[in-house]
Amino acid sequence: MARGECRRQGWWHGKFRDCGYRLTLGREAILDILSRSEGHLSAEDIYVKIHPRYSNVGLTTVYRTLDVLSNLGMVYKLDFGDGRARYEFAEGPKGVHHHHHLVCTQCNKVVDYTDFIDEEVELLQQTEKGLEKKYNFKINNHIIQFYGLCEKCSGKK
Amino acid sequence: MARGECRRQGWWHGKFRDCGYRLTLGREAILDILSRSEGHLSAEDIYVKIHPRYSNVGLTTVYRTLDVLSNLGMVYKLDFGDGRARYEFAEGPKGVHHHHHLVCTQCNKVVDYTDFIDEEVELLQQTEKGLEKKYNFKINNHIIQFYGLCEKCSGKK
DNA sequence: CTGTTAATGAAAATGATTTTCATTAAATAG
DNA sequence: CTATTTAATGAAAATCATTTTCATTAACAG
Repeated sequence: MARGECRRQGWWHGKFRDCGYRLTLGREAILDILSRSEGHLSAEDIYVKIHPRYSNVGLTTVYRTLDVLSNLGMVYKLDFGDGRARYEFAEGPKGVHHHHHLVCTQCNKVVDYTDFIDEEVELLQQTEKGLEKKYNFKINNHIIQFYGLCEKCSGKK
Repeated sequence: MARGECRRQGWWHGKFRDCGYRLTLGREAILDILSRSEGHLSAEDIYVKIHPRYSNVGLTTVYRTLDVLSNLGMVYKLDFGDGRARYEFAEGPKGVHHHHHLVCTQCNKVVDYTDFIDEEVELLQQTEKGLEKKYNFKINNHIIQFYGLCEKCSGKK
């Protein structure tokens, strides 16, 4: 089998192995769900989605795997203020659209927006550079989120 | 007593009353601590600070009061990813410096920075306006946070 | 195939926050 | 000022997401 041909195993196997992690059925399943779902899954969401097919994968493993993935930078751990963490696949090899979030504080609806992203990212990069220098930080990540009321909840007032 | 002379009661009494809340000793104490402390207190931090003088104010009341203040917009509820909420006095009548946060993911140190704030705020306002229109949201708030390793933790690698 | 050790599941533990409920005390009417 | 109404409170119990413990299983190197 020529290089780059191991399609059936998913592109992440390499990265995973390189970091000294074993490839298990549970991890495979979790990565698979995450890579195929559109964002914002909680640990339990993932557990529920996986369970029918992989009934032997427990919630504990989901939490542990998400922690690993988050540390590897393959997954973003998000907080929308509803008391449970949400997880979002970071980027596939194809380069997934970068986006930020707009959260309704009433019904917890979340909008992924890409509008203005270019300007935001540009400013962020500058700011990042400045902060790194001034405060001697090695910055790995950032969040921008807007909070408010969505159309529905705003009307209910 | 002439209008505007009730200094001893703190400037927030008006706002508080207007919203139909009663003025209690506990709330007074919590507001007082918050307004005089430099940011990032957890509910328990506040409870501990208050306890010596107001030993009859319980942790439950601290949580309840923070919730009220947060809804009134007098306090920001922050999440730095360490599993407990932090609270920060929003703005006194004098207009407190607006700032954002830089968080060390290792030791949880938080830097309040005001550098680049003007550019950030300007961009944010534009973005906000655009998002409100496009997604029909009424935006009340935003967060920007950078995550990384502080000088110390970066060295420990 | 076999041994080493990371990964796992189930159950228990943790810990921040919330709820319950009987009691207390602000605000307000008299 | 006193009585009345009802929001606010404390203590203890409940909740609930996440983590830990520990005995068992299974990746993978040799």
